[in-house]
Amino acid sequence: MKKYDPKKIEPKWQKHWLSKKIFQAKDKGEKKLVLIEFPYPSGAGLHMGHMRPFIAGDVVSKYWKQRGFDVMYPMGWDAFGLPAENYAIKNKVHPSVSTAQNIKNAKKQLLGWGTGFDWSREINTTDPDYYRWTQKIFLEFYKSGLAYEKFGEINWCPKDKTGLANEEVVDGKCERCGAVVEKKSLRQWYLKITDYAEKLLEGLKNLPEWPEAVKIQQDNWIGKSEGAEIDFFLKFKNPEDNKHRGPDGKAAHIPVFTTRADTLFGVTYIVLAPEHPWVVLATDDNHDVLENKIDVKKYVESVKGKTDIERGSMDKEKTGVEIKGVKAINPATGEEIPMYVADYVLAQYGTGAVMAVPAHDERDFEFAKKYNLEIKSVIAPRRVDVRNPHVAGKEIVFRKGIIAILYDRKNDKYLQLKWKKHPWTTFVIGGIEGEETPEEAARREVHEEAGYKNLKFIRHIVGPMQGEFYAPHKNLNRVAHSFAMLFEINNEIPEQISAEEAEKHELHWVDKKEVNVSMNHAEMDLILDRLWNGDKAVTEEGILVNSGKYSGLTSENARNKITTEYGILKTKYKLRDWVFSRQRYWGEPIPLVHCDKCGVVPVPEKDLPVKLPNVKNYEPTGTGESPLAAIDKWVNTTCPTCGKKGAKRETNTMPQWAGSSWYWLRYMDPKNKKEFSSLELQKYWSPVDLYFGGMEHTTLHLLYSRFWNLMLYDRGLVVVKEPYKKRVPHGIILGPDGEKMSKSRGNVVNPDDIVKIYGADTVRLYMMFLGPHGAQIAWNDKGIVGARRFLDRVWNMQDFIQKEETKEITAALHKAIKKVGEDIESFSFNTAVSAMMIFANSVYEAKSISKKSFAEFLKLLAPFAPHMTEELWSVIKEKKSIYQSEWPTYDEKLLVLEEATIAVQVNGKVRSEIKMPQDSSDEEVKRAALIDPKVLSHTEGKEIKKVIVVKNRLINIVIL
RNA sequence: GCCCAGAUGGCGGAAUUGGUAGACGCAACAGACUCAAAAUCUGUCGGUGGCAACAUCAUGAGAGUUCGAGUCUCUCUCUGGGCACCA
Repeated sequence: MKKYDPKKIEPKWQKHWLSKKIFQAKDKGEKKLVLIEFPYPSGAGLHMGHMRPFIAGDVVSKYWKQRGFDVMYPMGWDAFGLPAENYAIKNKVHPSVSTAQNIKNAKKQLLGWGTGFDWSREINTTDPDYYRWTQKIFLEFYKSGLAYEKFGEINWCPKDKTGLANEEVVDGKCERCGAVVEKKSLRQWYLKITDYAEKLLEGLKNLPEWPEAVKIQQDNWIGKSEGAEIDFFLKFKNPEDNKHRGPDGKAAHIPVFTTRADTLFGVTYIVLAPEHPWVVLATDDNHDVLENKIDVKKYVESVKGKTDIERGSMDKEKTGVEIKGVKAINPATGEEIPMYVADYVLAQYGTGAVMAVPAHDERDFEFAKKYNLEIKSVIAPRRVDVRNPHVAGKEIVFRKGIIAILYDRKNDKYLQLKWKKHPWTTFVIGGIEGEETPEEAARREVHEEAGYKNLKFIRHIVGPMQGEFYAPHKNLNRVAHSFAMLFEINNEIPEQISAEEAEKHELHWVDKKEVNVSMNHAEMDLILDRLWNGDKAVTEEGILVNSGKYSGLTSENARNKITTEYGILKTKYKLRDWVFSRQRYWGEPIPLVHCDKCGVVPVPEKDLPVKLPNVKNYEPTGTGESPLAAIDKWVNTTCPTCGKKGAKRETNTMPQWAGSSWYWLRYMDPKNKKEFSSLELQKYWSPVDLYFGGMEHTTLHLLYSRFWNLMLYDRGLVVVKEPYKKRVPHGIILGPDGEKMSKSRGNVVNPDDIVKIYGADTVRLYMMFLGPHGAQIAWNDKGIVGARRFLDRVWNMQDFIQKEETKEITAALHKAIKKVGEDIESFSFNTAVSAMMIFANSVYEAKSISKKSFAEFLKLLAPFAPHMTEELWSVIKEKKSIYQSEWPTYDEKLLVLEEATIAVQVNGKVRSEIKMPQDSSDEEVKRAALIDPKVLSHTEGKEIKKVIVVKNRLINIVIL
């Protein structure tokens, strides 16, 4: 027997599989399409982060092939992108040349890993034969009215010198290069993904095999919320200005969007975004309706051009300016309320204007505090005393009350009352009588109960709150609205309190940390939070107060009624339209022509592809123009419609994400010259059965490609609504230091270096053994020798081949067949590997295995270690490829041993073990367990209360 | 701040979904082989006490449900990921 030498056998089988087309899909039979996100062919080659998911996909594909499916595991190149272009600028090599070189290298790597990709379907997004279809699909968007041109402020990466989509901005920085994203006003092409917001959301519900985390993340990104759009009419100081009517016949008004229409009576001002059209209009040269037009204008200017980071962070103090000379009318109360312009309101969301409810919205609260605006509570948070709830049938009596918190600054203590007849500790509490204000009532109660007269009012704590409880001493159900306030005493010597009051409770001055302990109020959470942390908005829902006829309703109930009475129901999404043009060279040209006479004209399909011109200079201009704009020969063309000369090509290119938004469809029909993918082949291959990919693409590629697919589906060009049946995210591989692998950190591990030392099979096996597929794992090569040792042992198993084998080996094999199959199906590759190790260990112990069993075991190992298993397969004189053999089956009967080992517990603690025939009855097990000496030592002289038997596993004897 | 995921030996990680915690691998230690080393093979390997049988503690912390909890419930701490003035 030769020694196991991966260097010799691996290249041999790699060539063999390629030449015999072992892994080419046949377009017939029962299909499985396994997709892995195709890589960008960078100059540095493929790294560990690629290898692990690629191998995972390879394992599943090979396994399915052995199960007899027509498996397609395709590969291609997402080759447009900035690195190639930047490299070109630096080294004066055309991007297509360096890309071709990189692809060649990457492909060599993949082959060296023993992967079974179907190379007959290889695609490359930068190939004109591919991107002609990307351009054609863009034109489908254009024809559906889903691609439009707009001048507006967009995200701009100053380093990459190009516009960015919303999805490409992470924490205010460029997703690719990390530069702080700026704002720039540019002419851009957009794709109307917002038209598909609802469909994209709906589609998620029909993807049972997607991980919840992925669906939730997309759901949040789309950000649907339902609310009311309510008009606030304006009243100008100058009566003449109030006479104007808009095109809709209505007087001047500002529509606002809110999800909390129930708080309408608490609106004390409204706020417009600086970019709001009304603000733009009111401050332009043709209008003069404001008293402080210059101030407003100045503020708007100061905000303009700020990055999201400068403008956005929540910890930044809010700024704004009142718009003077005009008031808004609260439609519910009729009150005239001030108008502000402030950049905490986003122009892009809702209507770009909000109704401010400082009492019930944290942001409005913060702003109102700063500018001294009215804060009006209209929602009473509801607190039901669960230990003392309403008793059915008893009268419900309403009252208003106060909670007065007295603070003694000198001694740093708070006053609490200990009730003598009830197990209560409270602050000073009492009712509000007649026309009293809460503060007056509080002062009166404090005087009566504690004798203090000269209180200093510090602040409102919280209120009203609605407490609901049963009052046993009065035999009635209470609904109490209470107001909590903080007072200080000033070295005052309290007056003697009445005997009657003294009879009720004792007074105690206590430290901050002693406050509360047994307060009989469900509202304490709110009171203490505000007392220690300061005043805040009450954002939770509750019962309406101070809201006219709606007072007393629940928030939910009132919201529906107020929405219908004062506004209209509206649905809004956080999702924004996709900024689709880029000001760079190395991308798909957008196939449109601008003609003076005809406007924007699509390039006719017969003229596609619009090829990228071959030029010497790719430098981005940084002005917002693509480098293509400088190439007159390419830009100037004739109008496809009127034939007139002097028409100009669109010079922007498409983003990175274009080519990958439909690539799986091309794999199905890669050579088609007439269509991007025939419906016939799509019907066979769609949907993608399994899609491996990174979490980081959840709101980028994964969302974009669902959008493209839905559009194509609506136009009858694609056969399924959702392209990917099952999505499997993989964890990223970190460097040995537990940090993300990156050149700058110097912790990048090159997979090919490891392959050179141990062989591809060992690395494949180890990558799968390293940990669960979904987890992010730090690479360490300490354990890799274990994988190699295992393969050596398998190789040496040839020595143990004999005519006969023991029953135990047969049982162990069948156990492994079951486990490995199930684990591959559930992507638990690490435990599949361990199951094979366990089997190998038992063969080593028995030192014998039949040739048949050895062959079966090789099949199990084949998806993980293709070269070695193929080699051993040929050594034992099998003629066809191991992948043309059938996956082994197991016999359920052989899995079960004759004897079951049953754990015996006493009171849940394992005390002994007994061996019983399989499926012994509960009675038999009980009898055997109770006479076990170890058990007896625990049960002797004790009464047995209960016995629980779990078949073939365990018995628990419960004693007193 | 909100949403999602997670926390198990010296390390990577298992645990039939509520039923013997620590499978499998790495590292470590001991032994065999060897002149010796490497490789290989055979054992030991969570903590504490004990020669041992065994006892006892132990799955981020604390409570709870249960005959029985790594697994379920609640509270908290920490780590990773996503979103973040979205009204």
